[in-house]
Amino acid sequence: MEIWKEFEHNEITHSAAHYLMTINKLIDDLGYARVSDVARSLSITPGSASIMLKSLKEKGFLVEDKNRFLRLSEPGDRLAHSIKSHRHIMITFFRDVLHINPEQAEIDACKIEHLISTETGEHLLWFLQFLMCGDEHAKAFLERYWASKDKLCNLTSCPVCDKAGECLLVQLEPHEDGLTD
Amino acid sequence: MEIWKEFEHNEITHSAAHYLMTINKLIDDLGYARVSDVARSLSITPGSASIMLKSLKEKGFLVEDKNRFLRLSEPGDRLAHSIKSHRHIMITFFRDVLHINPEQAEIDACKIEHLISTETGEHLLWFLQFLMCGDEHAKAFLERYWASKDKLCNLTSCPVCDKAGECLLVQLEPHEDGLTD
DNA sequence: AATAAATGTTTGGCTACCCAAACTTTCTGT
DNA sequence: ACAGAAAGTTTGGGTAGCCAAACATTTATT
Repeated sequence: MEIWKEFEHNEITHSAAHYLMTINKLIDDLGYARVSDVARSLSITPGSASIMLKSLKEKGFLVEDKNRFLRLSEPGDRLAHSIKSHRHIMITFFRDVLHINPEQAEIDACKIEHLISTETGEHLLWFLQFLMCGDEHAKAFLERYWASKDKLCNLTSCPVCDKAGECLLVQLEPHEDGLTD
Repeated sequence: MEIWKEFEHNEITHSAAHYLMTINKLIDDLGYARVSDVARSLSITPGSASIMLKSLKEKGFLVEDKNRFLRLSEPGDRLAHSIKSHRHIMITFFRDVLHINPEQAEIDACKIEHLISTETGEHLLWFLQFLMCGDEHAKAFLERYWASKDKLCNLTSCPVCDKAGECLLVQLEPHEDGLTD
């Protein structure tokens, strides 16, 4: 399978992920979650919710008791938790490290939270932990990065090789005196 | 509009983005791009390609000459270039900074390349530029990060507050002695 | 020029997800 | 108990994108 077709092959769709997360949120906030509560919370019609929730039940992500109260199954809860974690990690990185405006950070994180792999989520978490847990080198790096950010944002030539003109992206290729790992 | 519904509201869909990028690639490689070339290159049927390419023409992202050769319009090319840039930035960050395995880095980058905002793409580029352009603090930070990564990966308690047990994610909340920006 | 091959388009069917509206079931208050 | 409200489901329609297969057109070969 070509890489670009992997886009359709995820553990769960964006929409379904939000159904699951909403059920947990409703149980936290209201104490229960029924079809109509989920529909209201997501601003979709009860008809759409009914169909999607039926399919999520059939897939084993949630269960319904005799009184039509919904709750997540163990796999459903694991999935919802994983996606919430990814969102939290992405928002933190975008907002607190990159200094992207918080609204945009939330939007971008929400779009990709269900798409990034467990591996990428974990590595990002470790990276953030190191960045934010008081290590002197991390502190110094971040301070210097933020301080030089405004200058960097206006760069039209590479700060290392000083070549101008071309797309700034070429600067991501390793330089002789840069870090190549 | 709630944030979660923004997922559907992008400049271009994942599929359409790859049609555009494929046309540029074909013109580079073959010198031209026709409907069937695009279909072959993307491993989809000519029928599907015909329909999608018609809609991309109608949207003004590409043009077709009298001999049915396709090329991107200015807006189409701008979009394709932006998405390729995002992919390049994400792959570089995932692979060369986070040390995610290259295949997974490519898959994840491909899934999100068309979803991240211009703002997020730019900030990530600046971050990478600072990380990779030879600054001493960046070098020291990366070396120390990579060196401590194995230890960090196995953490079950926070290296700052030393609290164990809970989800590691809580460690992303700012600590008293950590960096809070 | 005539046939064969390559190319392009249309049609009907599928999945996913949404809406509106009709319909059914269950709960609630008098 | 029974009417009305609330909750849940079904049906028909729409978008996006894929496939298979039939059909139409264009290009190439003899």
